[in-house]
Amino acid sequence: MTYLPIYLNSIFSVDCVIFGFDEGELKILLIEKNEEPYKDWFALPGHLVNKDESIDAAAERILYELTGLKGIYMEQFYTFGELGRHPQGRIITVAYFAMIRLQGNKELQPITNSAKKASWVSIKEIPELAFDHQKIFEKGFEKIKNKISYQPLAFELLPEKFTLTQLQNLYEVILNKKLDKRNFRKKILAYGILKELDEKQKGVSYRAAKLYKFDRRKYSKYFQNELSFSKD
Amino acid sequence: MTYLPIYLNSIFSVDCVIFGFDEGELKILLIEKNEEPYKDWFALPGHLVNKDESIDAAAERILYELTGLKGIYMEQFYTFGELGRHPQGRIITVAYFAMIRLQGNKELQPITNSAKKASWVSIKEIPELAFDHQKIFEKGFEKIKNKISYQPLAFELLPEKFTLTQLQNLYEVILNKKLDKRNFRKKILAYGILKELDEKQKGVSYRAAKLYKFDRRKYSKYFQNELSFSKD
DNA sequence: TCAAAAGTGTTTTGGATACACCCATGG
DNA sequence: CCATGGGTGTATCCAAAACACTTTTGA
Repeated sequence: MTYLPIYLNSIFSVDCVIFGFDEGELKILLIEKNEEPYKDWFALPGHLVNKDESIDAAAERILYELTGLKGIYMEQFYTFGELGRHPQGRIITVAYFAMIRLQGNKELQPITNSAKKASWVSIKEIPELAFDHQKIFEKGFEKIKNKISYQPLAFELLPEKFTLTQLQNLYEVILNKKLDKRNFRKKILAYGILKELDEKQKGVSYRAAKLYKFDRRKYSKYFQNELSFSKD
Repeated sequence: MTYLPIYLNSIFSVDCVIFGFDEGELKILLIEKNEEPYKDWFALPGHLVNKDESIDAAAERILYELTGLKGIYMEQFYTFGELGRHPQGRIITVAYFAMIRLQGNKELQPITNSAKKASWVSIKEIPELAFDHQKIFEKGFEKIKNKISYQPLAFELLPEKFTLTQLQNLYEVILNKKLDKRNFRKKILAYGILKELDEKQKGVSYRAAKLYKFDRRKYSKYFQNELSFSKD
Protein backbone atom coordinates (compact mmCIF):
# COMPACT_ATOMS: atom_id res chain seq x y z
CA MET A 1 0.00 0.00 0.00
CA THR A 2 2.79 2.40 -0.85
CA TYR A 3 2.03 5.74 -2.24
CA LEU A 4 3.91 6.85 -5.31
CA PRO A 5 4.48 10.55 -5.31
CA ILE A 6 3.98 11.47 -8.93
CA TYR A 7 5.20 15.02 -9.17
CA LEU A 8 2.77 17.40 -10.72
CA ASN A 9 3.56 20.82 -12.03
CA SER A 10 1.17 23.56 -12.77
CA ILE A 11 2.04 26.36 -15.15
CA PHE A 12 0.09 29.51 -14.72
CA SER A 13 0.44 33.21 -14.89
CA VAL A 14 -0.42 36.33 -13.02
CA ASP A 15 -1.79 39.43 -14.72
CA CYS A 16 -2.05 42.77 -13.01
CA VAL A 17 -4.44 45.62 -13.58
CA ILE A 18 -2.42 48.46 -12.14
CA PHE A 19 -4.35 51.65 -11.64
CA GLY A 20 -2.80 55.08 -11.44
CA PHE A 21 -4.25 58.58 -11.42
CA ASP A 22 -2.61 61.31 -13.41
CA GLU A 23 -3.71 64.54 -15.04
CA GLY A 24 -7.20 63.99 -13.79
CA GLU A 25 -7.50 60.66 -15.51
CA LEU A 26 -7.62 57.11 -14.33
CA LYS A 27 -4.96 55.11 -16.11
CA ILE A 28 -3.69 51.60 -16.21
CA LEU A 29 -0.23 50.33 -16.86
CA LEU A 30 0.23 48.50 -20.14
CA ILE A 31 3.28 46.92 -21.64
CA GLU A 32 4.21 46.36 -25.23
CA LYS A 33 5.13 42.75 -25.59
CA ASN A 34 8.56 41.89 -26.88
CA GLU A 35 8.05 38.16 -27.30
CA GLU A 36 5.65 35.67 -28.70
CA PRO A 37 2.82 35.09 -28.41
CA TYR A 38 1.25 38.43 -29.22
CA LYS A 39 4.63 40.05 -29.88
CA ASP A 40 4.27 43.82 -30.32
CA TRP A 41 0.78 43.83 -28.85
CA PHE A 42 -0.25 45.82 -25.86
CA ALA A 43 -0.96 43.72 -22.80
CA LEU A 44 -1.50 43.87 -19.09
CA PRO A 45 1.72 43.37 -17.18
CA GLY A 46 1.84 39.73 -16.34
CA HIS A 47 4.08 36.75 -16.35
CA LEU A 48 4.38 33.09 -15.58
CA VAL A 49 4.64 32.29 -11.91
CA ASN A 50 7.92 30.75 -10.83
CA LYS A 51 8.00 27.25 -9.45
CA ASP A 52 9.14 28.37 -6.05
CA GLU A 53 6.86 31.31 -5.37
CA SER A 54 3.29 31.66 -4.22
CA ILE A 55 0.82 33.48 -6.42
CA ASP A 56 0.73 36.47 -4.12
CA ALA A 57 4.52 36.63 -4.16
CA ALA A 58 4.54 36.44 -7.94
CA ALA A 59 2.10 39.31 -8.19
CA GLU A 60 4.29 41.39 -5.92
CA ARG A 61 7.40 40.51 -7.86
CA ILE A 62 5.82 41.38 -11.18
CA LEU A 63 4.59 44.70 -9.87
CA TYR A 64 8.03 45.39 -8.51
CA GLU A 65 9.77 44.46 -11.73
CA LEU A 66 7.57 46.83 -13.64
CA THR A 67 7.39 49.75 -11.30
CA GLY A 68 10.00 49.39 -8.60
CA LEU A 69 7.25 49.73 -6.02
CA LYS A 70 6.64 47.70 -2.90
CA GLY A 71 4.00 47.67 -0.20
CA ILE A 72 1.23 48.54 -2.61
CA TYR A 73 -2.37 47.62 -1.98
CA MET A 74 -3.00 44.66 -4.19
CA GLU A 75 -5.69 42.07 -4.32
CA GLN A 76 -6.48 38.97 -6.24
CA PHE A 77 -9.84 39.37 -7.95
CA TYR A 78 -10.47 36.58 -10.42
CA THR A 79 -8.96 33.63 -12.20
CA PHE A 80 -9.46 33.30 -15.91
CA GLY A 81 -9.32 29.86 -17.43
CA GLU A 82 -11.33 29.74 -20.59
CA LEU A 83 -10.20 27.19 -23.10
CA GLY A 84 -8.25 28.87 -25.83
CA ARG A 85 -7.40 32.00 -23.90
CA HIS A 86 -3.71 31.29 -24.46
CA PRO A 87 -2.56 30.21 -27.92
CA GLN A 88 0.21 28.03 -26.57
CA GLY A 89 -1.95 25.76 -24.52
CA ARG A 90 -3.78 25.46 -21.32
CA ILE A 91 -2.67 28.38 -19.21
CA ILE A 92 -4.85 29.88 -16.57
CA THR A 93 -4.14 33.28 -15.17
CA VAL A 94 -4.79 34.74 -11.77
CA ALA A 95 -5.63 38.42 -11.96
CA TYR A 96 -4.72 41.03 -9.38
CA PHE A 97 -5.38 44.70 -9.19
CA ALA A 98 -3.15 47.29 -7.62
CA MET A 99 -3.52 50.98 -6.97
CA ILE A 100 -0.38 53.05 -7.07
CA ARG A 101 0.76 56.59 -6.60
CA LEU A 102 2.46 57.58 -9.78
CA GLN A 103 4.00 60.79 -8.58
CA GLY A 104 7.41 60.93 -10.21
CA ASN A 105 7.02 57.39 -11.47
CA LYS A 106 5.54 58.46 -14.71
CA GLU A 107 8.36 57.01 -16.76
CA LEU A 108 8.76 53.34 -16.14
CA GLN A 109 11.38 51.12 -17.63
CA PRO A 110 10.39 47.49 -17.63
CA ILE A 111 13.07 45.38 -15.99
CA THR A 112 11.94 42.16 -17.60
CA ASN A 113 13.01 41.64 -21.17
CA SER A 114 9.62 40.35 -22.14
CA ALA A 115 8.33 43.89 -22.59
CA LYS A 116 9.58 46.62 -24.88
CA LYS A 117 8.14 49.37 -22.83
CA ALA A 118 5.57 50.16 -20.21
CA SER A 119 3.23 53.10 -20.32
CA TRP A 120 0.27 54.60 -18.58
CA VAL A 121 -2.85 54.58 -20.69
CA SER A 122 -6.10 56.32 -19.89
CA ILE A 123 -8.87 53.82 -19.35
CA LYS A 124 -10.76 55.67 -22.03
CA GLU A 125 -8.12 54.95 -24.65
CA ILE A 126 -7.22 51.35 -24.16
CA PRO A 127 -5.98 49.76 -27.37
CA GLU A 128 -6.70 46.21 -28.43
CA LEU A 129 -5.03 43.93 -25.94
CA ALA A 130 -3.37 40.54 -26.10
CA PHE A 131 -5.07 37.37 -24.87
CA ASP A 132 -8.29 38.01 -22.94
CA HIS A 133 -6.79 41.05 -21.27
CA GLN A 134 -9.64 43.32 -22.25
CA LYS A 135 -11.97 41.14 -20.23
CA ILE A 136 -9.55 41.03 -17.33
CA PHE A 137 -9.28 44.79 -17.32
CA GLU A 138 -13.04 45.20 -17.35
CA LYS A 139 -13.55 42.87 -14.45
CA GLY A 140 -10.79 44.56 -12.48
CA PHE A 141 -12.30 47.95 -13.13
CA GLU A 142 -15.67 46.73 -11.93
CA LYS A 143 -13.98 45.45 -8.85
CA ILE A 144 -12.36 48.70 -7.82
CA LYS A 145 -15.54 50.61 -8.53
CA ASN A 146 -17.38 48.45 -6.05
CA LYS A 147 -14.53 48.44 -3.64
CA ILE A 148 -14.05 52.17 -3.23
CA SER A 149 -17.76 52.57 -2.63
CA TYR A 150 -17.48 50.94 0.75
CA GLN A 151 -13.77 51.05 1.52
CA PRO A 152 -11.73 54.22 1.15
CA LEU A 153 -8.86 52.85 -0.87
CA ALA A 154 -8.58 55.69 -3.29
CA PHE A 155 -5.78 57.34 -1.28
CA GLU A 156 -3.41 54.81 -2.71
CA LEU A 157 -3.71 56.58 -6.02
CA LEU A 158 -2.99 60.08 -4.78
CA PRO A 159 0.23 61.79 -3.78
CA GLU A 160 1.00 61.64 -0.10
CA LYS A 161 -0.42 65.09 0.48
CA PHE A 162 -3.59 65.93 -1.32
CA THR A 163 -6.55 68.27 -1.19
CA LEU A 164 -10.11 67.17 -0.66
CA THR A 165 -10.99 68.37 -4.13
CA GLN A 166 -8.33 66.14 -5.63
CA LEU A 167 -9.73 63.22 -3.71
CA GLN A 168 -13.22 64.04 -4.85
CA ASN A 169 -12.13 64.30 -8.47
CA LEU A 170 -10.61 60.87 -8.20
CA TYR A 171 -13.83 59.40 -6.87
CA GLU A 172 -15.76 61.11 -9.62
CA VAL A 173 -13.51 59.68 -12.27
CA ILE A 174 -13.65 56.15 -10.92
CA LEU A 175 -17.37 56.16 -10.30
CA ASN A 176 -18.03 58.18 -13.42
CA LYS A 177 -20.46 60.55 -11.77
CA LYS A 178 -20.57 63.96 -10.13
CA LEU A 179 -20.55 64.09 -6.35
CA ASP A 180 -21.78 66.84 -4.09
CA LYS A 181 -18.89 68.71 -2.54
CA ARG A 182 -20.37 69.18 0.91
CA ASN A 183 -21.69 65.68 1.20
CA PHE A 184 -18.45 64.22 -0.04
CA ARG A 185 -16.39 66.12 2.52
CA LYS A 186 -18.75 65.30 5.33
CA LYS A 187 -18.61 61.62 4.58
CA ILE A 188 -14.93 61.31 3.92
CA LEU A 189 -13.99 63.28 7.03
CA ALA A 190 -16.43 61.24 9.10
CA TYR A 191 -14.31 58.17 8.44
CA GLY A 192 -11.70 59.84 10.61
CA ILE A 193 -8.84 58.52 8.54
CA LEU A 194 -7.60 61.81 7.14
CA LYS A 195 -5.13 63.99 8.94
CA GLU A 196 -5.39 67.71 8.25
CA LEU A 197 -1.96 69.24 7.70
CA ASP A 198 -0.69 72.72 8.59
CA GLU A 199 0.10 73.20 5.00
CA LYS A 200 -1.54 74.51 1.90
CA GLN A 201 -1.47 73.93 -1.76
CA LYS A 202 1.08 76.02 -3.66
CA GLY A 203 1.30 77.53 -7.09
CA VAL A 204 -2.37 77.88 -7.79
CA SER A 205 -3.89 81.11 -8.95
CA TYR A 206 -6.83 80.90 -6.61
CA ARG A 207 -7.41 80.28 -2.96
CA ALA A 208 -5.07 77.52 -1.85
CA ALA A 209 -6.67 74.44 -0.39
CA LYS A 210 -5.62 72.69 2.78
CA LEU A 211 -3.57 69.58 2.36
CA TYR A 212 -4.53 66.30 3.95
CA LYS A 213 -2.75 63.08 4.52
CA PHE A 214 -4.04 59.56 4.86
CA ASP A 215 -3.73 58.21 8.39
CA ARG A 216 -2.82 54.59 7.83
CA ARG A 217 -2.94 53.79 11.51
CA LYS A 218 -6.56 54.81 11.92
CA TYR A 219 -7.44 53.24 8.63
CA SER A 220 -6.33 49.80 9.62
CA LYS A 221 -8.16 50.16 12.89
CA TYR A 222 -11.46 50.66 11.15
CA PHE A 223 -10.98 48.43 8.18
CA GLN A 224 -8.97 45.56 9.53
CA ASN A 225 -11.96 43.29 9.24
CA GLU A 226 -12.29 44.02 5.60
CA LEU A 227 -8.68 43.30 4.94
CA SER A 228 -8.09 40.16 6.92
CA PHE A 229 -8.74 36.87 5.23
CA SER A 230 -9.81 34.92 8.23
CA LYS A 231 -12.05 36.75 10.57
CA ASP A 232 -14.82 35.03 12.44
CA MET B 1 11.42 34.91 -37.43
CA THR B 2 9.22 31.86 -37.02
CA TYR B 3 7.42 31.30 -33.86
CA LEU B 4 7.75 27.91 -32.26
CA PRO B 5 4.62 26.95 -30.42
CA ILE B 6 5.94 25.22 -27.35
CA TYR B 7 2.90 23.61 -25.87
CA LEU B 8 2.32 24.41 -22.24
CA ASN B 9 0.05 22.55 -19.92
CA SER B 10 -1.24 23.67 -16.66
CA ILE B 11 -2.50 21.27 -14.04
CA PHE B 12 -4.88 22.67 -11.54
CA SER B 13 -7.92 21.77 -9.59
CA VAL B 14 -11.28 23.07 -8.57
CA ASP B 15 -12.63 22.80 -5.05
CA CYS B 16 -16.21 23.48 -4.13
CA VAL B 17 -17.72 24.70 -0.93
CA ILE B 18 -21.27 23.47 -1.34
CA PHE B 19 -23.72 24.84 1.15
CA GLY B 20 -26.97 23.21 2.10
CA PHE B 21 -29.52 23.89 4.79
CA ASP B 22 -31.05 21.03 6.69
CA GLU B 23 -32.59 20.52 10.10
CA GLY B 24 -32.05 24.16 10.89
CA GLU B 25 -28.35 23.90 10.31
CA LEU B 26 -26.05 25.20 7.64
CA LYS B 27 -24.05 22.33 6.24
CA ILE B 28 -21.39 21.75 3.66
CA LEU B 29 -20.76 18.75 1.52
CA LEU B 30 -17.62 16.83 2.37
CA ILE B 31 -16.19 13.73 0.82
CA GLU B 32 -14.03 11.04 2.31
CA LYS B 33 -11.07 10.60 0.04
CA ASN B 34 -10.43 7.21 -1.44
CA GLU B 35 -7.05 7.92 -2.95
CA GLU B 36 -3.74 9.49 -2.13
CA PRO B 37 -2.80 12.04 -1.14
CA TYR B 38 -4.79 12.38 2.05
CA LYS B 39 -6.49 9.01 1.55
CA ASP B 40 -9.26 8.51 4.12
CA TRP B 41 -9.32 12.19 5.04
CA PHE B 42 -12.30 14.42 4.79
CA ALA B 43 -12.03 17.01 2.05
CA LEU B 44 -14.02 19.48 0.05
CA PRO B 45 -15.32 17.99 -3.16
CA GLY B 46 -12.81 18.89 -5.78
CA HIS B 47 -10.86 17.47 -8.63
CA LEU B 48 -8.33 18.17 -11.29
CA VAL B 49 -9.67 20.12 -14.23
CA ASN B 50 -9.71 18.26 -17.52
CA LYS B 51 -7.59 19.45 -20.40
CA ASP B 52 -10.58 20.28 -22.53
CA GLU B 53 -12.84 22.08 -20.13
CA SER B 54 -12.96 25.59 -18.77
CA ILE B 55 -12.73 26.15 -15.04
CA ASP B 56 -16.38 27.07 -14.79
CA ALA B 57 -17.33 23.94 -16.69
CA ALA B 58 -15.17 21.85 -14.40
CA ALA B 59 -16.84 23.30 -11.36
CA GLU B 60 -20.24 22.48 -12.80
CA ARG B 61 -19.16 18.99 -13.72
CA ILE B 62 -17.79 18.29 -10.28
CA LEU B 63 -20.92 19.56 -8.62
CA TYR B 64 -22.96 17.41 -10.94
CA GLU B 65 -20.90 14.31 -10.33
CA LEU B 66 -21.34 14.71 -6.62
CA THR B 67 -24.94 15.75 -6.39
CA GLY B 68 -26.65 15.20 -9.72
CA LEU B 69 -27.67 18.83 -9.71
CA LYS B 70 -27.54 21.37 -12.49
CA GLY B 71 -28.35 25.03 -12.83
CA ILE B 72 -27.19 25.81 -9.33
CA TYR B 73 -25.97 29.25 -8.30
CA MET B 74 -22.25 28.92 -8.19
CA GLU B 75 -19.46 31.43 -8.13
CA GLN B 76 -15.72 31.44 -8.22
CA PHE B 77 -14.41 33.16 -5.12
CA TYR B 78 -10.68 32.70 -4.76
CA THR B 79 -7.65 30.89 -6.07
CA PHE B 80 -5.30 29.28 -3.62
CA GLY B 81 -1.71 28.81 -4.61
CA GLU B 82 0.51 28.72 -1.60
CA LEU B 83 3.69 26.76 -2.01
CA GLY B 84 3.33 23.40 -0.38
CA ARG B 85 -0.44 23.37 -0.33
CA HIS B 86 -0.35 20.13 -2.29
CA PRO B 87 2.10 17.40 -1.28
CA GLN B 88 2.57 16.17 -4.83
CA GLY B 89 3.83 19.41 -6.24
CA ARG B 90 2.74 22.75 -7.52
CA ILE B 91 -1.00 22.59 -7.83
CA ILE B 92 -3.16 25.62 -7.53
CA THR B 93 -6.84 25.34 -6.92
CA VAL B 94 -9.70 27.57 -7.94
CA ALA B 95 -12.42 27.62 -5.33
CA TYR B 96 -16.14 27.94 -6.00
CA PHE B 97 -19.08 28.06 -3.74
CA ALA B 98 -22.54 26.75 -4.47
CA MET B 99 -25.82 26.88 -2.65
CA ILE B 100 -28.14 23.98 -3.11
CA ARG B 101 -31.54 22.80 -2.05
CA LEU B 102 -31.02 19.48 -0.38
CA GLN B 103 -34.62 18.44 -0.17
CA GLY B 104 -34.62 14.74 -0.90
CA ASN B 105 -30.98 14.82 -1.85
CA LYS B 106 -29.83 14.06 1.61
CA GLU B 107 -28.18 10.83 0.61
CA LEU B 108 -25.58 11.36 -2.04
CA GLN B 109 -23.52 8.72 -3.71
CA PRO B 110 -20.35 10.09 -5.21
CA ILE B 111 -20.06 9.13 -8.85
CA THR B 112 -16.32 9.61 -9.01
CA ASN B 113 -14.24 6.81 -7.60
CA SER B 114 -11.92 9.21 -5.87
CA ALA B 115 -14.28 9.51 -2.95
CA LYS B 116 -15.57 6.83 -0.64
CA LYS B 117 -18.60 8.74 0.35
CA ALA B 118 -20.10 12.19 0.48
CA SER B 119 -21.94 13.60 3.43
CA TRP B 120 -23.45 16.77 4.74
CA VAL B 121 -21.64 18.14 7.74
CA SER B 122 -22.77 20.97 9.93
CA ILE B 123 -20.40 23.90 9.67
CA LYS B 124 -20.09 23.68 13.42
CA GLU B 125 -18.69 20.17 13.29
CA ILE B 126 -16.20 20.23 10.50
CA PRO B 127 -13.45 17.66 11.00
CA GLU B 128 -9.85 18.19 10.08
CA LEU B 129 -9.66 18.55 6.33
CA ALA B 130 -7.15 17.60 3.66
CA PHE B 131 -4.83 20.13 2.03
CA ASP B 132 -5.69 23.74 2.88
CA HIS B 133 -9.38 23.00 2.70
CA GLN B 134 -10.10 24.45 6.09
CA LYS B 135 -8.87 27.80 4.84
CA ILE B 136 -10.85 27.47 1.63
CA PHE B 137 -14.00 26.70 3.57
CA GLU B 138 -13.49 29.70 5.83
CA LYS B 139 -13.02 32.06 2.96
CA GLY B 140 -16.05 30.65 1.18
CA PHE B 141 -18.15 31.03 4.29
CA GLU B 142 -17.05 34.65 4.66
CA LYS B 143 -18.02 35.17 1.07
CA ILE B 144 -21.58 33.94 1.36
CA LYS B 145 -22.06 35.86 4.58
CA ASN B 146 -21.21 39.06 2.79
CA LYS B 147 -23.13 38.08 -0.27
CA ILE B 148 -26.50 37.37 1.31
CA SER B 149 -26.33 40.68 3.13
CA TYR B 150 -26.83 42.60 -0.07
CA GLN B 151 -28.14 40.00 -2.47
CA PRO B 152 -30.98 37.66 -1.56
CA LEU B 153 -29.44 34.39 -2.60
CA ALA B 154 -30.53 32.39 0.37
CA PHE B 155 -33.54 30.99 -1.50
CA GLU B 156 -31.23 28.65 -3.26
CA LEU B 157 -30.85 26.77 -0.03
CA LEU B 158 -34.54 26.36 0.76
CA PRO B 159 -37.18 24.05 -0.66
CA GLU B 160 -39.19 25.53 -3.48
CA LYS B 161 -42.01 26.50 -1.16
CA PHE B 162 -41.05 27.92 2.17
CA THR B 163 -42.37 30.03 4.98
CA LEU B 164 -40.97 33.39 5.94
CA THR B 165 -39.93 31.97 9.28
CA GLN B 166 -37.86 29.30 7.55
CA LEU B 167 -36.20 31.96 5.47
CA GLN B 168 -35.50 34.03 8.53
CA ASN B 169 -34.01 31.06 10.36
CA LEU B 170 -31.69 30.49 7.47
CA TYR B 171 -30.49 34.08 7.56
CA GLU B 172 -30.00 33.85 11.28
CA VAL B 173 -27.92 30.74 10.95
CA ILE B 174 -25.72 32.15 8.20
CA LEU B 175 -25.24 35.52 9.82
CA ASN B 176 -25.08 34.00 13.27
CA LYS B 177 -27.38 36.52 14.87
CA LYS B 178 -31.01 37.01 15.80
CA LEU B 179 -33.14 39.11 13.49
CA ASP B 180 -36.32 40.97 14.27
CA LYS B 181 -39.31 39.22 12.76
CA ARG B 182 -41.21 42.30 11.65
CA ASN B 183 -38.21 44.05 10.22
CA PHE B 184 -37.06 40.95 8.43
CA ARG B 185 -40.42 40.45 6.77
CA LYS B 186 -40.72 44.08 5.82
CA LYS B 187 -37.35 44.07 4.17
CA ILE B 188 -37.57 40.78 2.39
CA LEU B 189 -41.05 41.48 1.04
CA ALA B 190 -39.92 44.93 -0.08
CA TYR B 191 -37.51 43.31 -2.51
CA GLY B 192 -40.61 42.17 -4.36
CA ILE B 193 -39.08 38.88 -5.35
CA LEU B 194 -41.30 36.58 -3.31
CA LYS B 195 -44.57 35.25 -4.56
CA GLU B 196 -47.18 34.52 -1.93
CA LEU B 197 -48.90 31.21 -2.58
CA ASP B 198 -52.49 30.17 -1.88
CA GLU B 199 -51.14 27.41 0.21
CA LYS B 200 -50.20 26.79 3.77
CA GLN B 201 -47.79 24.74 5.71
CA LYS B 202 -49.06 21.28 6.68
CA GLY B 203 -48.54 18.95 9.56
CA VAL B 204 -47.66 21.48 12.21
CA SER B 205 -49.37 21.61 15.56
CA TYR B 206 -49.81 25.33 15.54
CA ARG B 207 -51.14 27.95 13.19
CA ALA B 208 -49.95 27.05 9.70
CA ALA B 209 -47.83 29.63 7.95
CA LYS B 210 -48.28 30.86 4.40
CA LEU B 211 -45.96 29.43 1.84
CA TYR B 212 -43.92 31.61 -0.47
CA LYS B 213 -41.99 30.96 -3.57
CA PHE B 214 -39.02 32.72 -5.04
CA ASP B 215 -39.88 34.68 -8.19
CA ARG B 216 -36.83 34.16 -10.35
CA ARG B 217 -38.10 36.48 -13.06
CA LYS B 218 -38.36 39.49 -10.78
CA TYR B 219 -35.13 38.59 -9.11
CA SER B 220 -33.09 38.75 -12.27
CA LYS B 221 -34.75 42.03 -13.13
CA TYR B 222 -33.48 43.67 -9.97
CA PHE B 223 -30.18 41.93 -9.63
CA GLN B 224 -29.01 41.52 -13.16
CA ASN B 225 -26.40 44.18 -12.61
CA GLU B 226 -24.95 42.29 -9.74
CA LEU B 227 -24.74 39.11 -11.69
CA SER B 228 -23.42 40.28 -15.01
CA PHE B 229 -19.71 40.40 -15.42
CA SER B 230 -19.46 43.31 -17.78
CA LYS B 231 -21.76 46.14 -17.01
CA ASP B 232 -20.77 49.73 -17.64
C1' DT C 1 -11.82 93.66 -9.46
C1' DC C 2 -12.45 89.48 -11.37
C1' DA C 3 -12.03 84.60 -12.11
C1' DA C 4 -11.53 80.33 -9.92
C1' DA C 5 -11.88 77.25 -6.62
C1' DA C 6 -12.16 76.72 -1.24
C1' DG C 7 -14.93 76.17 2.34
C1' DT C 8 -19.11 75.70 5.04
C1' DG C 9 -24.89 73.89 7.50
C1' DT C 10 -29.42 72.87 7.35
C1' DT C 11 -33.37 70.44 5.75
C1' DT C 12 -35.45 66.46 3.79
C1' DT C 13 -35.94 61.74 2.89
C1' DG C 14 -35.67 56.86 3.16
C1' DG C 15 -34.03 52.86 5.12
C1' DA C 16 -32.82 50.47 9.43
C1' DT C 17 -33.96 49.59 14.03
C1' DA C 18 -36.60 48.92 18.23
C1' DC C 19 -40.49 47.28 20.14
C1' DA C 20 -45.51 44.07 21.92
C1' DC C 21 -49.69 42.22 21.19
C1' DC C 22 -53.51 39.46 19.12
C1' DC C 23 -54.54 35.36 16.04
C1' DA C 24 -55.10 30.66 14.38
C1' DT C 25 -54.40 25.89 14.95
C1' DG C 26 -53.69 21.17 16.76
C1' DG C 27 -53.49 18.51 20.61
C1' DC D 1 -58.07 25.89 26.84
C1' DC D 2 -53.46 26.13 26.18
C1' DA D 3 -49.06 25.97 23.94
C1' DT D 4 -46.86 27.25 19.84
C1' DG D 5 -45.51 29.87 16.40
C1' DG D 6 -47.98 33.23 12.72
C1' DG D 7 -48.79 37.64 11.67
C1' DT D 8 -48.97 42.72 12.03
C1' DG D 9 -47.71 48.78 12.63
C1' DT D 10 -45.60 52.73 14.54
C1' DA D 11 -42.12 55.65 16.39
C1' DT D 12 -37.22 56.67 16.36
C1' DC D 13 -32.77 57.19 14.60
C1' DC D 14 -29.22 57.80 11.35
C1' DA D 15 -27.09 58.13 7.08
C1' DA D 16 -27.62 59.94 2.43
C1' DA D 17 -29.11 63.48 -0.55
C1' DA D 18 -30.44 68.03 -1.95
C1' DC D 19 -29.23 72.49 -1.97
C1' DA D 20 -26.30 78.13 -2.37
C1' DC D 21 -23.65 81.41 -0.70
C1' DT D 22 -19.33 83.67 1.22
C1' DT D 23 -14.21 83.61 1.36
C1' DT D 24 -9.58 83.64 -0.29
C1' DT D 25 -6.11 84.23 -3.58
C1' DG D 26 -3.31 85.35 -7.73
C1' DA D 27 -3.36 87.50 -11.91
